[in-house]
Amino acid sequence: MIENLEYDAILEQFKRILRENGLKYTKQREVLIKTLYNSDEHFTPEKLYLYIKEQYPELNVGIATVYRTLNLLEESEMVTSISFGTQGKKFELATKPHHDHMICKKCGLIVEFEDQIVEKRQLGIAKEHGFKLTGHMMQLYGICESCSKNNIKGR
Amino acid sequence: MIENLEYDAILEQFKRILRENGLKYTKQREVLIKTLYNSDEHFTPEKLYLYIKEQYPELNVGIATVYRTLNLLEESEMVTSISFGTQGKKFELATKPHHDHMICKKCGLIVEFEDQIVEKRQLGIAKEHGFKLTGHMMQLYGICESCSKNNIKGR
DNA sequence: GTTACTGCAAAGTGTTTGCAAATCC
DNA sequence: GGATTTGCAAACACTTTGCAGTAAC
Repeated sequence: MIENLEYDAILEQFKRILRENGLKYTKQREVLIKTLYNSDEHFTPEKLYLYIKEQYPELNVGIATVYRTLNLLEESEMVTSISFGTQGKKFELATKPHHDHMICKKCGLIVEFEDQIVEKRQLGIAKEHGFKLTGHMMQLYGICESCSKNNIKGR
Repeated sequence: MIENLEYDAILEQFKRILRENGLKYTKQREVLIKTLYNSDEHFTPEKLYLYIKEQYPELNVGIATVYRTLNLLEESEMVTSISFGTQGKKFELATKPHHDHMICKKCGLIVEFEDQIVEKRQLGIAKEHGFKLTGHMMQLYGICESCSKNNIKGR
């Protein structure tokens, strides 16, 4: 299944895919995959573009390259994308362990969690429907402990 | 003619929301919610527009109206939307019984499911983090059986 | 009669593509 | 040196908005 590969291993895999397809290993591609690896964020293409532009100004990266690289990586199954509501598409490395979010509707607190029972069950559900599972998104909504206690009026 | 109480109830709710907000009940809005009710499909705005145009040519409906009505309905929580890949947003009536979605990343197929093990576990997870659960959303992403078989590279 | 709604077209978004110059192998 | 990749800008696809006429209340 999904292993948590070290960065070097991820990079090697990336280089291998490029080599096998007669593609080239460029600074832009290196920086993009490194950024995805080093961050826990789910990046939109726009955000990723702005971040790389700021961190590596000498590269003078273009947003078209970010889109092209993300699409390339997604086709190679090295990144996955998911959509959060209206916020558009977000990308993350396929090799990272997945986590879900629990969101407090009063104060906006976000708690990350990972649950083996749910993860396992998802595989079962997918199998029952003939799907090959590549990812998932689960968000729980509720009221956090703090907000429950101090029944403060929220937004 | 067979009476359909459920539809009448949905329509009443819709009319009530309109009334409460000083909005009007138009033929276009009527036809749109009726179409969503009568179909099991998840409609993209485009598809919904084409369908209504074909079924009710005398209305000469515009796509802007479809978008505006869907947004209105979503704000009123009468429809929900899910988005995936590059294929845009899909809408369905919110009054359908609770279910989650499994989405094929290649062809956009949406399969609905409901799973008691996951539902129960969610309550447990919330409790472990001191949350009082009020709702959730879960989407599984993968490759459907049909797309796995025809593993042809292409758009 | 007043107000909201509609279709149309134009304007916004976000994403992709064509091209000449730059970079990698 | 030859091929791919890049940034740029233009093109594209999807969604929203401004407007003047129309329909609902």
